[in-house]
Amino acid sequence: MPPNSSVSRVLITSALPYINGVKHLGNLVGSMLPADIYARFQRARGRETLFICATDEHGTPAELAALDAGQPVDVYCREQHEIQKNLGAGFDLSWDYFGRSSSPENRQLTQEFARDLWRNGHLDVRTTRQVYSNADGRFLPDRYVIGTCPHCGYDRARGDQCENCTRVLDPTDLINPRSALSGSPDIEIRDSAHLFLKQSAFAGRLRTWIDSKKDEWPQLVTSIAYKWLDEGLQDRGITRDLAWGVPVPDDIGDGQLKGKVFYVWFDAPIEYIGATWEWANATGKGDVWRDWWDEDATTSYVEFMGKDNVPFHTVGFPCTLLGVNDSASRKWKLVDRLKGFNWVNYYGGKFSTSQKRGVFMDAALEILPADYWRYYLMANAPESADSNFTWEHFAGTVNKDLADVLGNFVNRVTRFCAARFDGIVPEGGAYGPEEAALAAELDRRIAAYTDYMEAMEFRKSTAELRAIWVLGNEYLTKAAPWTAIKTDRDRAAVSVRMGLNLVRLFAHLSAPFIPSSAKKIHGAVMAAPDLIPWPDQPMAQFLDGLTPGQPIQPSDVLFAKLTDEQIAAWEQRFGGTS
RNA sequence: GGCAGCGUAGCUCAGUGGUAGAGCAGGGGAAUCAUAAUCCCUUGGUCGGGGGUUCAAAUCCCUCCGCUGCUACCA
Repeated sequence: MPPNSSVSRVLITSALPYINGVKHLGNLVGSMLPADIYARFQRARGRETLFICATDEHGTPAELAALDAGQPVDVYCREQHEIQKNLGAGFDLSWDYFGRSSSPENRQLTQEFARDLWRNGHLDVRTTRQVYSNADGRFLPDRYVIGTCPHCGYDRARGDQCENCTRVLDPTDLINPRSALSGSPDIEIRDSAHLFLKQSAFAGRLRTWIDSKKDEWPQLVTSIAYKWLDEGLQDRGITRDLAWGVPVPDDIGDGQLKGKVFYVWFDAPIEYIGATWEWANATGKGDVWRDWWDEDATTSYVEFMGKDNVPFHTVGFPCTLLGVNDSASRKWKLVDRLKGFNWVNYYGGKFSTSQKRGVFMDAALEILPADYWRYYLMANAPESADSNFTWEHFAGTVNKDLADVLGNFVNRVTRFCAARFDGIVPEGGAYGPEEAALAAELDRRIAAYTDYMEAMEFRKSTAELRAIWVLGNEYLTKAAPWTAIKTDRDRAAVSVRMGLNLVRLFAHLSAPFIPSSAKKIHGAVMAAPDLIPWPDQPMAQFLDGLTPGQPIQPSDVLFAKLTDEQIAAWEQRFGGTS
């Protein structure tokens, strides 16, 4: 459902990529990339848009990765943040701000939110039993304890679940338990006090809220949210025994929480707000950033994420905000529209960092420009089910859609114009019935395309976009200016002029998906504006946009075709086997 | 074990009660402006199996099978 007409601003957040290393294509397509495409679309439509992302930097894996790298954790995170920021830029992700969950802004907000929750009676202190490893000198999350599964005998079962028989476990169930870090069996159970968010008390309010969204959100999202509600919301620990994180303030919990930090899933979503504040501080916006998060503002707030993140965004974070809002003078906005994605698999299996299996953002950019990936990934986005990456499928899509249908269209029109009309937009003749029919068909298709984009249906959007490109080839084949020019120069001039206007149109319509190529395409017929707007006038008018007599700059090949040799080499390099 | 999603043409996927669809791949034709690129026509399916409801089922109900994920301290 599109935002209603009273909505003037769009706030977009992408799930925060975890700090621990370069992200793979599945991470990209599940959150950051669709968020970018939607942000570009909304900007092109003229809506005031704020697109926020950040690195999620706290938690056990960050500490362990830093340990592994032999770096202090803050130094490690600073370096990894820069790496991810640069890769985002390489993929043309148009963040208004790319923040850090370890920022001072987020620390302050997280502590304030916790104080409000404490004051409003939504937190309490409970003693839990945690595994402590003497050899590692730290508490271990359940899954960092390994041992023999009491059910199936698998000797490397994790403390939360046995990967072999899939049974849910408790670390104390394991036979011969040991630390997954050091392998040491010198572990013990210690009591540890932690803050709990009393989520159970929010079940009714959450269900009412989800009910109000269920017709609008993807079924993937609501079914996950309902599952949590139906099973009964449990109170959730929001602190951890770690060194790296937002410290629990002394005035919460009567001093029982000294030295503890907030759980990463408590502070990470707050960083959506924190990064907005970082953005304001970095760009001299003052306090206006707070308006973006007002509950009653005419702002549409849209979140993008992979399905693993859905419970935290439909239950955890909303609980935090509802609980804070109980005493807030300005109430915080909950998400209006939530787009969740499934996984992308690599030749039927998972992407794996440790096994160097699959394609990661840095390697992807080494071998091809961002637009190749952006288009392919969104055209095959895992919207209704997990999708599967293969090099053959990737190359087939790029070669057919981008090179043959779009790239070749731009090339054939501009080169014919250069060869037969001296590289200037031809004068003479007038649009007739064929051109009117084309404009009418384009009006229909662009309306459908626009609706799909508003609805964040990305596969359908790219299919419609492709169908629009095909209309260009159909028209040109029917009009056949290479034949007409032998007998009727004006008729040829009309169809070439139309072809060039179509080139400009395709740049406008393609820009959210392939921004860099769209600029090139636009530049072939007319200098491109910084922000290429979404066409909102009737096509009969838009397709008269180029001035006869103006020069064009025929493009070079826009999309090089991928060869069998390249595909074979990439399969070998990235471990792709069927 | 429980829960969720998925199962439709060779491949990737639309389609949620009313004559089974698209793109790619395959086959035939047209055209020669273009990256041998395009355009037109076309061959492919008892919609995972079985049972039921209905005038009518890919669609609703029951059951079974298969794949994937989640199962609250990984994020």
